[in-house]
Amino acid sequence: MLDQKFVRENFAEVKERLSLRNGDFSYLDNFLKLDEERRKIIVEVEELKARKNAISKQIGIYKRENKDVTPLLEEMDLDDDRIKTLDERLRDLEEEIKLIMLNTPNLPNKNVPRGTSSEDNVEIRRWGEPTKFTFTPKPHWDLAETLDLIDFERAGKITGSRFAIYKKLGAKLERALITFMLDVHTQLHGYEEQLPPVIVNRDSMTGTGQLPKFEEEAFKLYNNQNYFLVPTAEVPVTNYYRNEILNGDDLPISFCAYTPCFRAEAGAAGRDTRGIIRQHQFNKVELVKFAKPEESYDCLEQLTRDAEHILQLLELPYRVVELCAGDLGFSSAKTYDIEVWLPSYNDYKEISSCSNFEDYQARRANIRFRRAPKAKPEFVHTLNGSGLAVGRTWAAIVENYQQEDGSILIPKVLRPYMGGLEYIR
RNA sequence: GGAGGAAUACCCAAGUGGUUGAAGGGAUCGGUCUUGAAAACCGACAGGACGUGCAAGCGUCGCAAGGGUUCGAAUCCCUUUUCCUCCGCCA
Repeated sequence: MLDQKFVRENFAEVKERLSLRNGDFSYLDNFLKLDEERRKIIVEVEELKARKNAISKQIGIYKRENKDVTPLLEEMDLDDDRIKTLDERLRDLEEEIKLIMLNTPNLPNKNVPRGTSSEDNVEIRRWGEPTKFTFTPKPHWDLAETLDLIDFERAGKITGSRFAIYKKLGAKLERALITFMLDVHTQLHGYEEQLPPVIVNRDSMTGTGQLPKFEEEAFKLYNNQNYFLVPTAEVPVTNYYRNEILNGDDLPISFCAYTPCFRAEAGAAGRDTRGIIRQHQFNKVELVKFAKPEESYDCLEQLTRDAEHILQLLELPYRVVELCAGDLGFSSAKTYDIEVWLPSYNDYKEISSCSNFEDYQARRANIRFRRAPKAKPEFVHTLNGSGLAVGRTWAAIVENYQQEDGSILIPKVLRPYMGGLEYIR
């Protein structure tokens, strides 16, 4: 959420920066009007309440002294209706303003490249070279079928499309990747591990920005409309500190968490229909940081490096791109996507998205910190990134490490997690 | 799921309608004393949001959350949440 005061006082700048995103923000003009009325009403109603409080206090004193209070009571009656009317109007105004604010995305950071689509994203760096083959490589869905690593058909029977059953060494590889990623982040990068609920409530979904605007993207529980399946561990882990004031000395705080992730993929019909690239349920290890404002952009660099490190250890070629303003997620001020080389796409494919939300989520979720014991609380900056999307990593390994005989060479760092196995065949 | 009980500051805790605009203790911070520390003593210590003002300040709200009753609510009523005890069920 943007700071109301900031929007009011820097209205032109806010609109200009928002306009870098795709979308129509003319509705914001209404905010100014509502906000002005709101403040006018506050002035009036608070004055009435102050008077009322004073009279009530007088009544208390009169009663103790056994004086007649009827004149005071009469004076009060007039105020009462007016207060009620104003309070109701105020509540409506505040609700309306809140709705506007909750539906307004974050301001892109000033240094974010301009652009309207992923075409305008800027490549920052590459690591490794796209894998070369002396034979025609197969897509992971073919390899998975031949090696009996995934059963898509029965998953369709059991649940529906865009679900998969990992089998045998396929299941073990997925499990190995999860453990490997968590081990690297906790042991090498200083993240604290969490294993959070995969069902969260409406307030949590609102805190990180999934609601109210993107409700159709989320899986909702049928018997409790207040509960949602997590689309990412970002939601439970960021909301860990909702409505809390942290000690500034403890920042930055770094958490990592594995969860399955659930996405409706409402607008994605026909996209990535083969394989495990786009599923309704997938596994992900997420990195989350809470930082002081002045250090959050350093934290974003570090978090991105931490995610990249996984690919380096797995020796998978990738590149890092910075998203242009038009391609930024709703809550993000700046985002790096990490894209792994995927032979079946003959292209780089997103495997991690690392973002600095600045104080946007913190204001929604009311997460603050104090620099010193008595200091005024300030909003923290929140960051997160995939470290990494496990299913896509699985696909990248299977495709990039495939051998001419159809077997999969297991990356060295994963072998301890695979019982020393060298090949899947 | 059923029956009870509870929720006040960092912690313990008083408080059942009108100087409680929240007692007391502990912890913490500052000071006196001391070579230093402890103890003792003195002082500070209910947050935060919003509004208003150049500012000092003032005002509104605030005792789990949200409503309500009342001139006035921590105190009465309703709803919700969380925790505890017992019973049932269950991995």
